[in-house]
Amino acid sequence: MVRCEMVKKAREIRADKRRRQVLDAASACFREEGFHGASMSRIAARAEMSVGHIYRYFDSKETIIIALVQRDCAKFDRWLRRMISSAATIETVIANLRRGMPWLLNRDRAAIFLEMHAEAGRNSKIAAVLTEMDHNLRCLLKELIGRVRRTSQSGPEEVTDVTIEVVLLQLQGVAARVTLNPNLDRSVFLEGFERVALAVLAPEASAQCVLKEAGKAG
Amino acid sequence: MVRCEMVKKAREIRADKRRRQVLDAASACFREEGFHGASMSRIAARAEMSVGHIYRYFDSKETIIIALVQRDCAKFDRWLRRMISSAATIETVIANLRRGMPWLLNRDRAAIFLEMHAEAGRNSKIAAVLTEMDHNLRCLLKELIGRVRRTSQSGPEEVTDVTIEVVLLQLQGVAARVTLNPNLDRSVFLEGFERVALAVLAPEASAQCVLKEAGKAG
DNA sequence: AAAAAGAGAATGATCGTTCATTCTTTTATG
DNA sequence: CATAAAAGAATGAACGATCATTCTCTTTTT
Repeated sequence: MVRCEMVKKAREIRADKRRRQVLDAASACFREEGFHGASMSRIAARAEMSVGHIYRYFDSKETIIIALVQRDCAKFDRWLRRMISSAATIETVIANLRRGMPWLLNRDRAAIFLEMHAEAGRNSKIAAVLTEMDHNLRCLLKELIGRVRRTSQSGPEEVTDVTIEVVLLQLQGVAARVTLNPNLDRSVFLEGFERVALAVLAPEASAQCVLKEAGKAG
Repeated sequence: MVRCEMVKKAREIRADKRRRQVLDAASACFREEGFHGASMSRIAARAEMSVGHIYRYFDSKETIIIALVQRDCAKFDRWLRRMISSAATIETVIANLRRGMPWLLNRDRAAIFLEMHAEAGRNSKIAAVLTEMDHNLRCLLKELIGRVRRTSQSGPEEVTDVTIEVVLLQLQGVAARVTLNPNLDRSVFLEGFERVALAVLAPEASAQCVLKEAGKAG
């Protein structure tokens, strides 16, 4: 029966919508109260469905947390890809960074990021999800830095672990910094990032830049 | 009465010891289960005292958390002071960093650090403690960077917010990186730190360094 | 004997999860 | 096309466990 298939599909769509509803509500609750502080009943209330019904879509609270971590990781992955996918020159990377900065500096994002990583320290399933994302990030960055260096004929061909680690430290430190210093001017972060990007992507230009700054006051 | 005074003092010492007992136990529990995951009964068991007795020394669970955050902040402050207090040259700073790195890379430390910052996003009292520490850190770093730059006659006199923010991003990113990538070689972190320290403390030397690396492969 | 230290059961709230039940939609049958 | 039966969606009360906190009681010290 054709009709049967259509109904099945419609059901799946609705189920997906329901799942998303739960995840959105959970995300808001977790942001306000943390993974363990938030309760299923409050999540249910926010998702506008009954407690028991959530268990049709998720086996447990932990399953919700993991699904949410995966979704957020995917978002971060997409963000980084947008930042670098079509970038071949340093200027493009910095311009992209300028546009993408608000998302990275978002306080809610930072809060859940910290929660995720804190939980990863004690839940190996969550750690596994994050570790996989970390691997993807490293690959993406390696590819980008190599590409930009090649096209701009600047810096060594081989991108070392140290270089990538420095960039990642910078990216992931943001969450803690934003939480600690929420009223710090965004342009400070942006300039810091530009400086690091320059140092990594175009060592010569960066060298001249710091030298100039040094000469200015020394 | 002289005796009375002595007894009073002895009592205080014992009370302090008790308090420390609770904090140590709480620290271990929080590390394993998070602030909200850990229970008073398990903390009490670990501290080897009854649940009710803990409430003689702390008003509530939140008070314990705050005291612990303060203690950890003080530890971090001492660590940074040890790193930089007597350092006047770049070489000393890097040597200190090499010695101090294991403490910074400690997984348990990183886990509680993340927990603290995640909690700060929803508990303003904890946020206040961390913000104060942040301010101290910034002052310390500003003083250090200025001092080293002066003695080595390298880099601009004025230490900008951007420079400090870059260093702090690096320092605080470590917690997330260690959690995500626990089996990464420590030397990678150390080298990354050295690179950033060089770039911040001795722009000229750093510039030559990157240029050399660039020349090697380009 | 007075005071402080310590223990642990009691309290009421809340937790994650399950369960019996009721609506609502789909399918099969006349 | 209408309607009975089956399936799916949704509810919220009930469960046992555990939570942070308090209270009463005993032991130890002064």
